Amino acid sequence: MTIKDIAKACGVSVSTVSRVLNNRPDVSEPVRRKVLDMVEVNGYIPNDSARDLVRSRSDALGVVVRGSGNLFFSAVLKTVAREIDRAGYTMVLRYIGEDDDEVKTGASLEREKKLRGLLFLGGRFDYTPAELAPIGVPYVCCSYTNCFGSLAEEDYCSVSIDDQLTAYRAVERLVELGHRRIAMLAPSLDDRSISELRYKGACAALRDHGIEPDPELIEVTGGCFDMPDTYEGMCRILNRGADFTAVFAFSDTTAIAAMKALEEHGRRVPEDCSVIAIDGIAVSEYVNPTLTTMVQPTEEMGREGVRILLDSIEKGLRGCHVVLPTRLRPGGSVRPVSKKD
Amino acid sequence: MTIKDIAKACGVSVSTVSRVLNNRPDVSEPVRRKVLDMVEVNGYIPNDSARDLVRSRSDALGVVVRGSGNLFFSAVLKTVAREIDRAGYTMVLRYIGEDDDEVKTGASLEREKKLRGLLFLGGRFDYTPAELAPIGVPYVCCSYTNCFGSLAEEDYCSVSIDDQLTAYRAVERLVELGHRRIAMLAPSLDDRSISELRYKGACAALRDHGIEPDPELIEVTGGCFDMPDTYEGMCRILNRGADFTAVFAFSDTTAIAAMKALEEHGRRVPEDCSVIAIDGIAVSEYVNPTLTTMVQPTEEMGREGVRILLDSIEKGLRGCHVVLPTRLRPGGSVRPVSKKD
DNA sequence: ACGAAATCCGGAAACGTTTCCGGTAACGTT
DNA sequence: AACGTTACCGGAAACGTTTCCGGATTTCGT
Repeated sequence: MTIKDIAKACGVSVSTVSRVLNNRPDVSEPVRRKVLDMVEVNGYIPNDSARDLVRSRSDALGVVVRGSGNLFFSAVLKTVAREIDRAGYTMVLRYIGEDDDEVKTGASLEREKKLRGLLFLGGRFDYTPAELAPIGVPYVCCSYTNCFGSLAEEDYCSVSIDDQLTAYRAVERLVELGHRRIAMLAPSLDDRSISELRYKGACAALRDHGIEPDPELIEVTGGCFDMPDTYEGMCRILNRGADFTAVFAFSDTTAIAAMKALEEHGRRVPEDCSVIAIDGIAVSEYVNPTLTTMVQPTEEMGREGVRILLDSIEKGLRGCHVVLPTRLRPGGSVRPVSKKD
Repeated sequence: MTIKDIAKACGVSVSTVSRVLNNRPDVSEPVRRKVLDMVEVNGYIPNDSARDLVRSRSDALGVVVRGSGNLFFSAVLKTVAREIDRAGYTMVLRYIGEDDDEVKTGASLEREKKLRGLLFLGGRFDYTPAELAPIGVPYVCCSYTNCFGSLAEEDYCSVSIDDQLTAYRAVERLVELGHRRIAMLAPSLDDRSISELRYKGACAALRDHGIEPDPELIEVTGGCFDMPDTYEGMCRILNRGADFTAVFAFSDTTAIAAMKALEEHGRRVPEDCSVIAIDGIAVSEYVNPTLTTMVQPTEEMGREGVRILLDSIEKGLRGCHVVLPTRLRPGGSVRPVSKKD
């Protein structure tokens, strides 16, 4: 069942059928209807590869997900998938490891599959213009915006939260409640990643309230936001007998891991120690105690990411950067510092 | 940069280059090397659409994910993605809602994109041969095998756990520890889904130990395995003052939701009430108390699913059904029934 | 040394579209 | 009545591959 069969069945030419299918203007109403009918009854579906070949482009969008350990990205991915679908594009997905090069992956994917655009989810994305050059299609970085100056604003698009500000607010919240000795579990400190931004924000909040960050209270747990590593990190802080009344974890899942370590060391949350995090994944509303966390707008992030990508493709949008607001979701894991401390 | 350019640069014909690229035997070693070199230095990448067109097939595998609420599927999806990648295929992904028709989605996806195969993740998959007919390529159902007789074994492939047996074991474990009044939170009871299988298994375990399932202890929470609904269900059981010493939840996340309801009603886990579940997702090892659960082999499920699909495509494998073992992961949420009960 | 078989390679058709170009017919304008 | 415009449609090239077919060259057995 090809376009030729439809043409023959309608007694028109192949070009006419093609015109109808792509709703071009110059075809008469009766003919259009007839063709559409034939397509309908025969259940004809155009051959994508043939179209892609002649147009030398496809209708596929590439999504490269990195750091899949984080449940937050799974959530964003779902809305991304839905939006791509809704727009009539196809999604081709690739997960990469923490150490893989997302740009190289993206570029080769793009050339093989003739992708129309690329969406990077949860990557570090600290690349120079030269490294980005091989990518021949629009792309947007979801959940990360480059703040380190290696990229000009107009060179790429992004949708993210203000990681620094969000971390600032989280820590500020603890300080407001009287906490001054706050432990931190950071996947990394200075790799130009989201972690670094959050770390900076956290330190800024401390300093703005006259508290100097104490190295004894900081543990670097490895780049993956994963639970076992964070659990270990929390244990290290506890085992060296550090003095603290609160913990700031860089994600919900790592906060949950930290809480386990705390409880196992006899520190009840929140009675003996408060815990705050960033993410707002579903499960953190159900753990015990429920997690106090800075909620990222999952839905909007996926939707905006796709919207920007499509606008880049279809309307030539460039250098667009959307920063989404976060909000505090109070849970049971935070309380004012107790008198005795 | 097309195959023609490579041919010209090497002073050979287009067909020869094509032969080299598809490593056909009949090309001399020097020529082969020369072509390969040219491909390397020019960074030539063949045009997929052209190849797909002439072969009238692609290298894409479709993955249709349903019931994305369940974190377990997110985990499987990752290994599926990795395996597809490793085998040199491309993955096109579509999430569908709980009420959507996965077979229709799959079939249209297949025809548009000329997919080589389809993998259904977490679907209900209770279809008749007639409904399956539109699918023109091999497919495998991941995480579900049809036990209701509408499909012959040789009509499809699957990889799953023995849901009935796993639920049986979970409940049996509770019974062994003295529990006789066991509440159940079932997404659904009789829709030919995984839930029904687990429900049956649970009931069988009860009856085999001389316990008649008590409707007062059973709540149907809706098909989505989602946390708010399960939380509500647990509350309903609690609010009607039902008498029970343990809860069997059909998934880890729903168990976590149930635990929240229990705690909020002043029932401590596991002191006042044991909780057991099925899944074994990462986070359930970190919640408080850690969840006792029947672990599904995530890794194997993804790997086997893809392997079977590829064997179906490349070697004509048919009617293959792999049933993966589950194992009990003891946690802190279960303990023997206390004397006073 | 001769024919047959094997090896290697080029030509060309084919895959199913889109799109440019040109042609016909109807229509309105002067 | 002649001409320019417009609306509609068909023909054919082009997209970049794969693969069949057949020709040329080499190898081999006798």
